[in-house]
Amino acid sequence: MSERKRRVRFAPSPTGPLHMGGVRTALYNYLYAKQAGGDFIIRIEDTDSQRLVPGAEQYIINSLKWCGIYPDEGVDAGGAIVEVPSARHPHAPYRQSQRKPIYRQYAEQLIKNGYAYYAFDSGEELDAKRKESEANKSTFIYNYQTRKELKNSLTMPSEQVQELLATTSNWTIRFKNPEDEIVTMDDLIRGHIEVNTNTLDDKVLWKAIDELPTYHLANIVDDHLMEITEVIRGEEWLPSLPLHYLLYKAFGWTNTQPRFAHLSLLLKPDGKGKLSKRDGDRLGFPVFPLKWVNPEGEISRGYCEDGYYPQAFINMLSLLGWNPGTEQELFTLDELIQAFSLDRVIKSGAKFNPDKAKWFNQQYLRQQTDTQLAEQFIPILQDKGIGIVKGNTDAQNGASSANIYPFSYVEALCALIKERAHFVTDFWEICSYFFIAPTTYSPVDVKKFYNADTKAIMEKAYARIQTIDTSDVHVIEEELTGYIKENGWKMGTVMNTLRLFFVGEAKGLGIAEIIYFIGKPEALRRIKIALETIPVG
RNA sequence: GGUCGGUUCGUCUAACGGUUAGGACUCAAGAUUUUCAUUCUUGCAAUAGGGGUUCGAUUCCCCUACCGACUACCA
Repeated sequence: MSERKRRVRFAPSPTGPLHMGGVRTALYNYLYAKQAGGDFIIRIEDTDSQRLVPGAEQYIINSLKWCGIYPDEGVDAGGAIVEVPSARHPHAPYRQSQRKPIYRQYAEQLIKNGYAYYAFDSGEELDAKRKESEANKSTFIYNYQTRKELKNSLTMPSEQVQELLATTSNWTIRFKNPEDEIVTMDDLIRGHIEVNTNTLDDKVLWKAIDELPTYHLANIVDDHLMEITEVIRGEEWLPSLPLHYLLYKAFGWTNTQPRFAHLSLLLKPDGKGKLSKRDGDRLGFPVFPLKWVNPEGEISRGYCEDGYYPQAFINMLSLLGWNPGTEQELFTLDELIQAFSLDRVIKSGAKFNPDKAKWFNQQYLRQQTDTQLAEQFIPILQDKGIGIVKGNTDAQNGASSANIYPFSYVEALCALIKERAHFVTDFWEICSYFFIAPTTYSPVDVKKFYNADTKAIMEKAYARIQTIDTSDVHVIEEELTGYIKENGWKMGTVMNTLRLFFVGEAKGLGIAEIIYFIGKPEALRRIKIALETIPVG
């Protein structure tokens, strides 16, 4: 069976947006499949009709697409779950709610062979049992001991069972757990695990409430039918692994049973417990790949909208619980496919670090070309009312009263500012003064740099700048520093006063660069306005 | 409570049973700089505790502590 083609699946439940932990699970599955030349399958586990959230299924597919994770099977070219079998998608439908007859048939097979039974206990009755046990400081387990005293097809006459099945709908199918057996399991990440069946519940396989299978039944049947070779899923499934082993055995599928790998959880950055949407809201970072608006209209931010590159997001996620064994930290998707190994997946939970996520994005931002950055920046500029014209006309000295700039101006600017940003969404904050003049001046910096002395210097500088050739940054640089030195002024004071005039505060790029970009007329205009409006303290 | 899993710098992590326990993020200091940022250099900082096994345990075993998951007709 080791000769079988590797087939793994990502099987989300459409009960809400895909969490970044879910993206990591999908990613590891994808990397594993692609490295082995196998298939990565999407299956929608929507057997909980009560918790189904409209739009969640499409959101999950869109999120994976944004991450660059494309399934081989289960989703068609248009990004929809496949419902009708075809050569490429032989196991359709890939939505469990549409596979109900299949599960029903297998559930009945289990009953026929004595591995499952009908149970008629109501939820209230079972709750009462659990409360009672709790009061006695013991745990109620629906198993070989207690099922003798409960209402089910093992304890009731078969005529009564048939009658109840025919006349009521309030029945479930439960797995009949064996008595006092040791289930020995092997996990690809955690190694050997043993559990005694006496600690296990007779889990419900078929629900009365919506007449659908539970996860356990549907999952095992589908993994078998879809010829899944490895199940890579979250740690929350580890406690049900014995049941799943027992189910494979009951069906007689142990020779093709998939191997299991249980991934640790993603933990919140501070404190304890698993990462939740609340942590993101509280600490100011997204937990979802894309923006999500829930049915109540509540909006959750996404990595995409926050300005993350999908490659950076994926790269960051890949290293949260896995490492290549080398000191390499930056990986393309293809490199991850090459390097990935289940052997090097970490057993313990990983606390998410938002700072490191930003760092990853910064690394990817620096890899972008100036042209790419300009293209990414332009929508933001347009949003701010800045017009962009394609082409290279009059690239420098481009500030115009109409607020229209050539593409080459933005491109050249990106080259200068990209070292200062983690996100393209930071750009406007960093360089808005290249497009619009300051309207206010930082009081702190005014106090620090603007007085009668510097006012006099600025008036002289105004005249001098008029004479400088501003078509070359180096010329501006030399002229300016030379002028300051020959007058015996302090470099920092003069430069920062100019910066205050040009930017509105004492920060920003080099003065020569600012003058070069905004152009001589605009530079002079800003000096003049500042001299006229800032009161001398 | 029970079952299962986990535990190396603040965080992510590396280390055939033999290393001054390494790297990255964060933070701090210094250098560079006309400011800010960048860059460079340096620094701070860890094997949960206790028993074994061994010439020698971060590494193997046991116990304790702590953390987490599960304990639904949810996945």
